[in-house]
Amino acid sequence: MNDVFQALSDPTRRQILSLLRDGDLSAGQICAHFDLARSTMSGHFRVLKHAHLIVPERNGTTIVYSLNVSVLESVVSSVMRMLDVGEGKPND
Amino acid sequence: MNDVFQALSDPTRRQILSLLRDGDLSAGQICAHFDLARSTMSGHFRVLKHAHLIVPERNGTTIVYSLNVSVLESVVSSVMRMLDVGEGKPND
DNA sequence: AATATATTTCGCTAGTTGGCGAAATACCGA
DNA sequence: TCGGTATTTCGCCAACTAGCGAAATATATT
Repeated sequence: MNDVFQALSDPTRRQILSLLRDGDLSAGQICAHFDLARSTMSGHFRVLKHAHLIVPERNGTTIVYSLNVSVLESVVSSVMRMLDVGEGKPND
Repeated sequence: MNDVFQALSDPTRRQILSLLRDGDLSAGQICAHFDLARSTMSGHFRVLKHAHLIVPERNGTTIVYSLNVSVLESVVSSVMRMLDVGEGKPND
């Protein structure tokens, strides 16, 4: 859960997740949305993968990333637990 | 919103928010829950205040912190927007 | 095997962060 | 005004982070 919040603390990474919300994208397609070096973007992918927020899948020479919805759901639970009483799921 | 996610990225700060969920506490009372120097804790308070996640109020010589629920609610909205479709409020 | 394309890994640098103790500030009571 | 308690601010340091370009890796095509 700590790695997840850490991953969410960077605006570029949050924007990557927002892009992925509308459908899977290859690394290159994601890079096209940002004015950053590919190596820099790859670093962001690494952080997001480590937090299990995105999942890679090879498709020939390209790697397609997809959003892992369940981890984001647990973020919502976690913040809701700071707010009021939880809404069921026993995590964090 | 960026400062908010940044503030949430540290486990000590998230724990402070959780403590405050059960009621307001003075800076000293919060410090008592952690094995960190007061100056270090004060730094965490500063980050949380800057993100408007906590609100200070002087009470004589002590400062009582309370949780700002609305900011946490907007975090939930923000993450939900990455997940599915939003649930109304137009923020982020 | 050689080339081309997509992506990641490898130093490197500049800036940020979290930790500390010591000093400064703010308020109260004698 | 002096002392005491609560909290913050001020250097300082070690560790981490985001950025880059160049080199390495992986896969497909010819």
